Amino acid sequence: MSTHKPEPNKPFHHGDLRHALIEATAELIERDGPASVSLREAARIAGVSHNAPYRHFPTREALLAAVAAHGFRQLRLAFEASAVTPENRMLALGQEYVRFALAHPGLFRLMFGSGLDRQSHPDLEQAAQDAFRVLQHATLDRGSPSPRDAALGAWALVHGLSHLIVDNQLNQDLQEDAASGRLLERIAAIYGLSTPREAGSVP
Amino acid sequence: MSTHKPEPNKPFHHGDLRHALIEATAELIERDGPASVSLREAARIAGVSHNAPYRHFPTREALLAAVAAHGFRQLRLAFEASAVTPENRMLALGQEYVRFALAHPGLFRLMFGSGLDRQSHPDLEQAAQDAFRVLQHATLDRGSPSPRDAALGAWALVHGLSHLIVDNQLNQDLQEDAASGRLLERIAAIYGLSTPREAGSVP
DNA sequence: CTTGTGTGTTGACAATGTCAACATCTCCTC
DNA sequence: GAGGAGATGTTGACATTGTCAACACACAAG
Repeated sequence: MSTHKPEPNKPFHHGDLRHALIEATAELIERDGPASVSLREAARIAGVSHNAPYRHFPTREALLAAVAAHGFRQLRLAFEASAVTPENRMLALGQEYVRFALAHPGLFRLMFGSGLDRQSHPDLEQAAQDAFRVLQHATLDRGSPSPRDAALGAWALVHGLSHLIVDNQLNQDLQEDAASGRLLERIAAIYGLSTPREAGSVP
Repeated sequence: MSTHKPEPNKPFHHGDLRHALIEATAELIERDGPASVSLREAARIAGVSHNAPYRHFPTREALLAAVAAHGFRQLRLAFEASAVTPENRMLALGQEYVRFALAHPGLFRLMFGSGLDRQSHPDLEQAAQDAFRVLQHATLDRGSPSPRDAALGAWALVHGLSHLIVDNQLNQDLQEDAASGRLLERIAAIYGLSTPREAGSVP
């Protein structure tokens, strides 16, 4: 079913090829990993010629950047939908982070991991910063003596856990605990992520 | 300068092509990132024909896996060279982790990040497990009530911080603090990584 | 010296990213 | 409406890449 169908009733213009390409690419990313994504196959899936994508993206990297940006927008929405009760906002956001990585491992690896140059893709940069701003807002206003470092530490922990999960570095039962959210709960309990009022005893 | 030089005094056999290829690949990885590494360019650098690598590695992925395995062995050596005084062993290992990521960002991304299939590269799997075993040994024997989760949390934090650094997700001054090791010190102080005796107040 | 096995080379093929030239559609202006 | 202009899609071409097959050279064992 990957052969080219003429489809005579299809108009010359695709309608929203840009969107279709992003969707096709996202699909390919989850199937084969970000590295194996090919412009031409995305075009095939979208039902256009191998060069049509160049009318919407100047380069392969630009297409990947667009997909990554879309991912960051999704992540931000997830953050905003979460973060309800102020007391365990931090934990909730962490759960959302891990849940996102588990649900879209390929996308997660594209967004981080694969060395996309943010400088040359302002849209991506913007989307990423928007997502992280939500995170920062929710984590900064705690009573910690050095809130910046505390927030960064929490971010690093959750970020690292997500990476470990995505890269299959955890054994089976840990993986399941991570998926259910229990693992992060336990870790948060140990290191005072959910109850950081006790944690500020610093030299 | 990419044309083939006859180089009459060079013998037919390279001597240790396998090693030379790994070295050339490591160089390319740091220069262009793991995704852009090409078998043929590695061969060019090593001064052999484009197909010579296939006598030592069945596939491109196998070469990358060999480089990654070498990276894990380096990391393990760094771990073992560190981890001196038992009290702040955990912090020292974390510093080593971050230092490694900073020193070889491309290699770090190859070892994690780029979805190398460990199942099909037993050498890589072995090297990775060996490195992590050192980490586990040093972090497990603490007085925490759930040492497994505590160790995992610490690992996740350091791993995440390394990723954030490698992916340039931190601004300039934070990056510098991370490079000097101060950042991790501060975070460890906040979350009780270096003094975990107080942190075990868990249901 | 012969011979065989490991190591390197040459040649070929399909797939890919990208450029250039051409075709067709859509819409704005008269 | 007519017509041209700019946007969108297509065809063709090229260099590069991973990989396979066939061949060539080297060195050690007999």
